Amino acid sequence: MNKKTSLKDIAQHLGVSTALVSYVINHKEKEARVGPEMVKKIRQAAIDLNYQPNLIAKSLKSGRTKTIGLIVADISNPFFSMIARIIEDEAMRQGYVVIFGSSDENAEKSQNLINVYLNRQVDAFIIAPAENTEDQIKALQNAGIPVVLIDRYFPGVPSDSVRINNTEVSKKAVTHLIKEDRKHIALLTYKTKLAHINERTEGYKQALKAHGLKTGKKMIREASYQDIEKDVEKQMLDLLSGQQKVDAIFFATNSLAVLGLKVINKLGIKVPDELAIVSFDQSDAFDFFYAPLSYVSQCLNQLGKEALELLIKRLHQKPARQVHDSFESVIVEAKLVIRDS
Amino acid sequence: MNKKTSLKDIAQHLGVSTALVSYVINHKEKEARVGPEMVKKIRQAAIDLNYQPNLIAKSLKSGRTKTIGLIVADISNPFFSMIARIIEDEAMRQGYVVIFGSSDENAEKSQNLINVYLNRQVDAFIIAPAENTEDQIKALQNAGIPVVLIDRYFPGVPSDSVRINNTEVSKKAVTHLIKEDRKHIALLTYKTKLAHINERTEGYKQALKAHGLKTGKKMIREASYQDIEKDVEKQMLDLLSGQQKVDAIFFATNSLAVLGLKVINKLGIKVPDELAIVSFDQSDAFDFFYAPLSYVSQCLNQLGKEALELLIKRLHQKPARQVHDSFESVIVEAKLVIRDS
DNA sequence: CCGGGAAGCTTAAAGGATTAAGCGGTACGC
DNA sequence: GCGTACCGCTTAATCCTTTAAGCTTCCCGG
Repeated sequence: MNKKTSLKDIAQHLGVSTALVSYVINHKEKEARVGPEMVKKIRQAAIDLNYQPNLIAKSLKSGRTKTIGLIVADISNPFFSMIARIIEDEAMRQGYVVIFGSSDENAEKSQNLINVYLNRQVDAFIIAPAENTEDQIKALQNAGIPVVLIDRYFPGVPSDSVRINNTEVSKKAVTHLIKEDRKHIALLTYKTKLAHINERTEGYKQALKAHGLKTGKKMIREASYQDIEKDVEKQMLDLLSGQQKVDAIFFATNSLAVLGLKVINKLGIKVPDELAIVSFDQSDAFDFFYAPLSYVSQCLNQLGKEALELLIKRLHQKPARQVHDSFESVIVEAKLVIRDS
Repeated sequence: MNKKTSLKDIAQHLGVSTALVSYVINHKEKEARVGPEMVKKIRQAAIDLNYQPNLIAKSLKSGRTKTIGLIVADISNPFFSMIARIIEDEAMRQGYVVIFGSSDENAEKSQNLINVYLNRQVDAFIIAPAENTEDQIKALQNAGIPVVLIDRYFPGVPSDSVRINNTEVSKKAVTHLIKEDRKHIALLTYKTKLAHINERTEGYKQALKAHGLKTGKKMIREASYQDIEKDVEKQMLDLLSGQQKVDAIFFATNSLAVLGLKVINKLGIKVPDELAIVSFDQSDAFDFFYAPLSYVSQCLNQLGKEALELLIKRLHQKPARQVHDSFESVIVEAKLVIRDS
């Protein structure tokens, strides 16, 4: 009903100029040399009239919206929604608000989201970039807009990023399988150019190599994002058809593991007797598999917090940020959780 | 580097007034009687200079931000993140952007989020309200801000809402258990005043009553939100301690089911031989329990879409909205999925 | 030949906040 | 006695867009 009270209302109410009120509200009474009793009057009037600054107007003036754009592959994926949760909480605490969108691993959608958010003048981005979005990231950087990549990164594009030690922890996971006397370890991963996924393959290879095992081409299976369900089924059936011996599988993500497990169940294969399993990431499902799955645990909490922290740091130093070549990579250590599988 | 081009830039570039440019950009050349070749020139200049309207300034003028505030209990809960996903997609399509926050079932946090979002002038809210937030909803309504409640609602507060037929589908679920010859059916639910949860209890009771079974007080267990893990464990242990016979459990939410199942596993109770189980909501975990769980499936997709649709409807009719008593409740039918448990 | 209207544009205010610059007036130093 | 300094406040421009109102010019009908 009664519209919000503005600076002007306070000013009129007291018979002073809006400038004065603005100074007081923004705690600049010192710099602006406002008289002490005037400060009191204005403070009181602000309370009496229940003044709430109009952030839109503030944004128009300052060019900053205190809004962060979050772009992930799919916000409904628990992996990302956990991260989103943390980021939102932390951002809120810092006076920022988060708008989010899902790229579906699609460069075009990603660009679209970026455009919309840019139009809305978000101050900064946190992005889990999809394949082939290097240019989008570069463009943001060139425009001087802080971006922190999370979970993923592009080796060829220097940037701020927060991620985990994919290669090392994958190596550790596969080494664990080897120590359990598995000699025929397969890998199910995505067909992708994304480095964080390929590093997992790299870790897998390193582990095998270190123990003198061969990495058969047929043991590395890649499913493509589109039509993932069918492709996983196809790859798994082919892998387990008996053409080659397979006594362990390392899944590169939880989604792949969940789909893969369904196939394993359908085939009636016994875990861990016939087949040992380690997956990346967590899932409620892993706990209830008859042999609780061993997995690589990422501390999403820390991942989100570090990302926001780094971003805030950039936002604070942004004015002084001509130095283009001092990006920061925060590596959060993931750990292997060993259970029955 | 080169800042964005504004209306003014285009105007100067062509040597005309900004008003003219504004009319053309907003397709009001008819009303404003702008000459046809001028329209062309302006259109071309807008393209040449890559003009993107400043939404902040627009918002300041119009008072509308094309932003929707989404408040749920916990965005990292797959139930809500799925809904968030749908809402964001649909909102984007309609030119809206979504900012989100988690209330943690806490009225104070909820109020806090609402305040922040109000301050940012969101045009409307979609809220899965926490307990004791009736007044917050009422206040928004009184302020003339469209609100659609989702998943939950307050029987005492007339409002727009999108939800499911909790009572009926719960009754159906429990009836299913009864038909499977279970006579000692327990319920694990939350200790809460929230109607959507209590309706599930109501459905449970109705089913028992309809089949002449008693509803023992000890068979209805309530866990409280705070320290939920311990409380579920306590309730479950007490329930299954043997003091009363229990041959089936109906879980009122997936979170409760996941926690409950862990206890059941720890006790080594066999499902469905010793204990039949039906849960509300879906979870990856249910698929991998050795006896895939029967559950009540809510179509989150539809829930989200209907909510946004209703909201958009309100936004369009908002000006004419003095009629305070014509709220709409959309009930999405949930269905029972029967499997092995 | 003049009044009226329309065509085609400009002016200016509004929306709310920020902030450099300015303006009297008093006080102080030299 | 004059220049300077500071105090306490106001003015006005700015951010960008929207839109009612106004201003020319021209044409047409009476």
